Amino acid sequence: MGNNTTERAVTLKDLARELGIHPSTVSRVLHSDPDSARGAASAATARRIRELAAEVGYSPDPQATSLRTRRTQLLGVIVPRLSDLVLAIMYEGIEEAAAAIGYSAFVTNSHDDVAEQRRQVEIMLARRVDGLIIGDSHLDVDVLPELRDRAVPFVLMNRRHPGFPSSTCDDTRGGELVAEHLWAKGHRRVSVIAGEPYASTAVDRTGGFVDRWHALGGELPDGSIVWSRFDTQGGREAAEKILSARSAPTAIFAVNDFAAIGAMGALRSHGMIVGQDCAVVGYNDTSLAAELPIPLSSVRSPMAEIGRQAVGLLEGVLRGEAVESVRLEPSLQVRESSA
Amino acid sequence: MGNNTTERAVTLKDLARELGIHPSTVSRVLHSDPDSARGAASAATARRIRELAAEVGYSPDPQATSLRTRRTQLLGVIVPRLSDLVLAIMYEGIEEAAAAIGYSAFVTNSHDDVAEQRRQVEIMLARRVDGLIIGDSHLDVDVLPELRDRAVPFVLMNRRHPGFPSSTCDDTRGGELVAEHLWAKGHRRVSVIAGEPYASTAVDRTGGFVDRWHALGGELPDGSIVWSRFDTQGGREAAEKILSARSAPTAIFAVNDFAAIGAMGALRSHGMIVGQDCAVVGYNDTSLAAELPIPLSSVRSPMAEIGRQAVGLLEGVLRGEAVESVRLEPSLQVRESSA
DNA sequence: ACGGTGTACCCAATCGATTGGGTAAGCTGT
DNA sequence: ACAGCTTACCCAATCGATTGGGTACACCGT
Repeated sequence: MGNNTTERAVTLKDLARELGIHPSTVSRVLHSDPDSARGAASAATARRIRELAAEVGYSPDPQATSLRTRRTQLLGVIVPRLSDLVLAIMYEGIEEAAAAIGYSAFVTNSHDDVAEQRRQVEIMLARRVDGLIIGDSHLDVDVLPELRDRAVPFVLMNRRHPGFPSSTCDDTRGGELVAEHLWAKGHRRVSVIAGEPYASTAVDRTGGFVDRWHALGGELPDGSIVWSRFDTQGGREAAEKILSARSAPTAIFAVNDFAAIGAMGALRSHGMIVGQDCAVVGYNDTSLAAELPIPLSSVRSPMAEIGRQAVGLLEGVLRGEAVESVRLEPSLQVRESSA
Repeated sequence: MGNNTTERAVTLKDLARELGIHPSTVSRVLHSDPDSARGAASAATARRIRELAAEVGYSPDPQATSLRTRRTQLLGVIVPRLSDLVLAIMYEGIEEAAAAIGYSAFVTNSHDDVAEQRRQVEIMLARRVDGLIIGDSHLDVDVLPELRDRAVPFVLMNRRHPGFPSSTCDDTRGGELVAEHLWAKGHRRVSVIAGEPYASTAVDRTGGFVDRWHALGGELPDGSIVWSRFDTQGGREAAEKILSARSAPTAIFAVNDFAAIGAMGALRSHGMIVGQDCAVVGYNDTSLAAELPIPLSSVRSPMAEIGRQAVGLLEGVLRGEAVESVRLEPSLQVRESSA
């Protein structure tokens, strides 16, 4: 009866009225664990309260709760773009871990644009998120020191930045793995499609590769390292540049699977067969890599786990702890493209 | 001075105290457009208020606002998985359109699991979103009628469902385009990797193809249609099934680019050259398609626009209007894989 | 001088939940 | 019989913004 158009949600007061007791009693009971009643009510009353709450499907209004408790249980996530599979998977990890500790996550895309990044941070803060996970940190110019000064709780994800807590893959190690692999396979003339120079992922993967390569006695003449976008088209363009140089390399390391796929396309256009005329190794071991017509060797990074760990770190920061950055171990998956 | 650890945000009351006026006056001024002051204050006072607000960076607490106005300006989005590039791009469209009308969006993954879908809906409603965009609707069992009964404002995206407003691509038309193309190229023995039978996208694309194919005089013996997962691995498995049958087809239509990529892999394993021995056509024209080693023909669907339109529809629903489903036009991009 | 009409504000309730501080009744021990 | 404790509650302020309904004063025309 009286079930009108605008069906309002049940409130604490509704429950209290129904039971003839005070809202505060209801609140206290619902916040205590099922057997104790935190001294708020008799066992019988507590049961009546819980039964009614379950029956009518009471769920507390999070806006009202936030207002009073000054915590929104909201977490802001900023990524370059969610259409980058790598970030999308990390976000799945975030969502899962956040849900597990009673938080909800908000994502937005900054398109790796510094102005947009600032704007998104402000939007998140205006929404009163409890903390931020920043997935688009730039090594050069950055908002991070300012955020710290403003005492905003945040952690970095995927990309690190000196002096700030982050959850990342050990990208330097990843680069080293590739150098060791290609060297062992006998390659001596190699090129790197290095990604964007403002991203620590790109810099570390390339750096790890270069250092290890030199340590093994390898050479990397000028033009061996080509910075590029992370996507397929960027990889293709970079590969074109590499192939138009004097002597083609016998192997290419692309710091991203999608760039690697673009490179494979360019190689084919030049009449070269991937895995035979030129090896290709990617990074992240996305679900695509193993299933490509020519399966792609790739450095596997625990993407979902990076997201989960980011939530764990942020949790620590929110509790006021001093947290240590997490750096997860990569592993190399060798496939036909470099076998 | 007194800038302590927990830097509380500026409130209306703070502004009012600073200016020696009443909070309600400040509220009214800040809600009127810059020249009128809605009769709430003198031009001079209004200016003082606005200047102070700008100076201290006042931003209203959205939780408090929601509590009072009973609208959260929050929008829930449920997708099968954000790591599906197609959904990720639609979400980018949603985010953009939502921001433009002052809404923030929440996404979660249901993994196309019906129980999980219900759970996510409840979580969204518990968060008091103003409306839902559902991107994982199943043709068979579904929560939709129940949501309607509960008067929850929602619209569908990507997948349609009879009787509910949706923003989709005209998938039937997309299937037809492929049938026409393959028929014109002289193919007579074709197979379809049809996707998941509970998704309208899969059903419509396949249906459009089949009907048009028959209309053109083509035949589709048993086993020509293989239902599958939407991802690369699903496509590979489906293609294996197709290729192990009596006679291999001369063309394969996969209702998803990733499934098409998997199929290309399977073809290569069987020693067939894509585009020569067997044509392949995908769907969605994701950024990868054009850049693959063998560029993939694909039906282009306006993914971001589908997301934007979904927000537009939902806006209508929230205003209580009767909205019409949107069905956007696809177009075929022919490339080497079927040329 | 007086009714009328603005103008420029202020007051207080309200949204829903939380929480520090009561209090009355009943029981226990001595 | 009474101090002291426990049990089982209730009261009211509070978080920050919004909004229907005042009120006090100035000015205008007649």
